Amino acid sequence: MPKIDDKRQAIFDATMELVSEHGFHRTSMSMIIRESKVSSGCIYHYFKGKDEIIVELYKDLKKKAARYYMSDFVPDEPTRLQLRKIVRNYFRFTAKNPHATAFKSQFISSPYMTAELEAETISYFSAFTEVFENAQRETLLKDLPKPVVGVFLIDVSNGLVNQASLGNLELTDELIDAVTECVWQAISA
Amino acid sequence: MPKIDDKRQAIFDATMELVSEHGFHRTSMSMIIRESKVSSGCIYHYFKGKDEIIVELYKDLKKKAARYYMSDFVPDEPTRLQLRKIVRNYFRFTAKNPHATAFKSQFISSPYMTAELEAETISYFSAFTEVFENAQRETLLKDLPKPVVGVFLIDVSNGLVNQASLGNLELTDELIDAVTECVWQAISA
Amino acid sequence: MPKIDDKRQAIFDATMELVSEHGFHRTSMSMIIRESKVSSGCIYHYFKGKDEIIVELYKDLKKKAARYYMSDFVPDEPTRLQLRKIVRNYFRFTAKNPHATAFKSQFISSPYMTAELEAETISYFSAFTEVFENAQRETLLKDLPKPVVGVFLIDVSNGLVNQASLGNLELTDELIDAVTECVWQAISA
Amino acid sequence: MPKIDDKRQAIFDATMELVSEHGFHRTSMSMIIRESKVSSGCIYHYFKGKDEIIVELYKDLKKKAARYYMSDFVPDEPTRLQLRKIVRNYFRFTAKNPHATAFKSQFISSPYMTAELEAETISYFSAFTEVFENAQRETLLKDLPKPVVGVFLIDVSNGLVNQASLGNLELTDELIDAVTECVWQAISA
DNA sequence: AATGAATGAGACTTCATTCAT
DNA sequence: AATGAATGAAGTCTCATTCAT
Repeated sequence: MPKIDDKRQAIFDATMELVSEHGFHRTSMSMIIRESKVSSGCIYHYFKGKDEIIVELYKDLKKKAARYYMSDFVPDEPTRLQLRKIVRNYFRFTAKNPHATAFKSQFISSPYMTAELEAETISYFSAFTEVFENAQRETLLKDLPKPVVGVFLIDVSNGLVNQASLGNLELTDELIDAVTECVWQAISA
Repeated sequence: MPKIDDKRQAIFDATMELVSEHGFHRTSMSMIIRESKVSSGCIYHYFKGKDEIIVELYKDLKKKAARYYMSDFVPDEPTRLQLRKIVRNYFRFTAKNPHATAFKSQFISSPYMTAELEAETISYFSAFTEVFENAQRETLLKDLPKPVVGVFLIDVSNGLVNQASLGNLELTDELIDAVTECVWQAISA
Repeated sequence: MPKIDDKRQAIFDATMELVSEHGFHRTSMSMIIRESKVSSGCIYHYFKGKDEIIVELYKDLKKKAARYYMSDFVPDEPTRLQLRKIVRNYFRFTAKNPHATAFKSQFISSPYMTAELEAETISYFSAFTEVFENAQRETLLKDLPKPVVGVFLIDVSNGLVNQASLGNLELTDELIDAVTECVWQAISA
Repeated sequence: MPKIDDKRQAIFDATMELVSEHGFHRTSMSMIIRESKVSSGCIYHYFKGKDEIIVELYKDLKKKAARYYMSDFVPDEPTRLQLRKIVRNYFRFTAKNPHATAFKSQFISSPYMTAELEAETISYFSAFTEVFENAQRETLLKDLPKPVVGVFLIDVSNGLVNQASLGNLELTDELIDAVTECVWQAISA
């Protein structure tokens, strides 16, 4: 991997960790600069400014997440199984990446999140979306608006990680599986 | 209502609206001052600083919410009914107060949220908590850690409002009832 | 003593102590108000503003000091003895009133000190001045400009108290007497 | 002299002049910024804040003074001569640098002055200290605590400059020599 | 005389960003 | 590409003082 990507990644890593710990407000460029070891002049070669770092980081995390969710996807499997795998992967990924999750859950509820951005990131999940459409066609899922299903996946898992980071919850594999089951009951027909 | 509470409330209203629209970062004291029509010097008679405004506003919203959730509570009713009412009230309140919800969902996923604060605000919900404990004793609810049940209420409803404010969803009463039903299936035994 | 003077004195006491501990900068009206227990509105009945408090306090301290220096003055004593008494009283007063001294030494080296003010305060010391003039006439003192003699009294004793308050020196009666002797040698013919 | 020292010096010069004229209170950062022609952001690259500027300036002046006092020091000369030179140099330096002196005398009687700082600055005067110790061993000086000797030098000379700046005194070379002689009589055995 | 909430100018400092090197 | 000193607008907050009660 060439140097250019190393720096991009260093900036992303620093930002993710800092925002996760201090929030968007209280995460300053100078903190990102210090943490990522990229000089203040240089950081502007990679990104137009602070907002661009944050938005690009969000997209990057989404892309990586999408890849992970589909990692054990088998095209010809029954939709039901495909769906369960995705749900389980979603919860696992979230639980295993608390900094990323903290960043994402702040991002989602912030004004950085726009309808256009949502539209763009949803395109990373095309395979994913297809499975859901199959599921709805096969009436495996309740007839709910798609964003509602998203909420049951995204916000529930983010909320779980928030609770874990507050020390209210231990995120064992068993718990993840139990919650996966609850969500499945919530959305399945 | 005396003048002193008017100012506190004006500050709260301005902050809630501004944070809901612009996020914590990008909501400056000067914006709050302009919007609330409380002078810059005076605002510091009411609150020690920006952080205190935000934290106190969160607590205030929580208190008002708690009152609302229990508004149609009937002591001798079956737990099952009590519970359904609370869940429905939760979703209704969230849906009817989008600024408050946007503020709260940003707050929850931000570093303002701490374990101590959570402990403090949970005390506003003591009646509420009792119903849940009854429900668990009567095995109306799955045997899940309490914070998980909280996530299904809080984060799902917040997420729904986020989606609505992005224009992806219309929060009709029917939809609220449908989601209430989904959540009920997720958490009920 | 009527109430009006109680408040004036409370304001003076608070100011003297606060300035002595925190300096002019860092001694705010709100600190004086808190410490003196005189309300913010009321304090402006007694003094036009912060500067007036400080200048009037300086004059007040000077008056009290002058009274003390002359406390054991005996008109017909030889000038030499009169002079020694004054010098000794000066050092004693300074040593026994460290807050007042800290205030005065800050005041003297600050821009609050003006030539007009000096002229005004010197008038409190007329008896005092007369002794010095006698002393010079009788050639008990070196032929030095009067302000130089003042420096040997005022600045040396202030400096001593500064050193004591820094913990570099213990101001025993013996030391005071020894320094009095040194000063006497410096200025006597 | 590289640029970096130019700015530091410009900040020091502006601060010294402004404090000397307006006192610590009433010397604002914006005045220092205006006078030194260093931008508001930049000044914080050189110093952590206002207090650091003031304390560092004091140390800087002390270092320069120490160098000056020892400028005509001759190792093998009799202690008596060495001492007279130092005393004379002290008075000359003070008299020739009224802004520095005004700054220093405000600093010394302010709460900026601490025992730790005194300990640090005294180390600049090690050669100086040695001469005094020799003098005491050779009984050229009275057996006084060292800080008392310091007071006769420092506070007397500062006081003289204060009087001069109030217009009460003209600091001619003759007067400086006369006062040097008085101080010598005060402290010599 | 007395109160203390209210004022708004101005304090110190941090910020995202630029630019000469 | 890279550096980090420099910028100045904007940030939060404190200040001395006023004024309605």
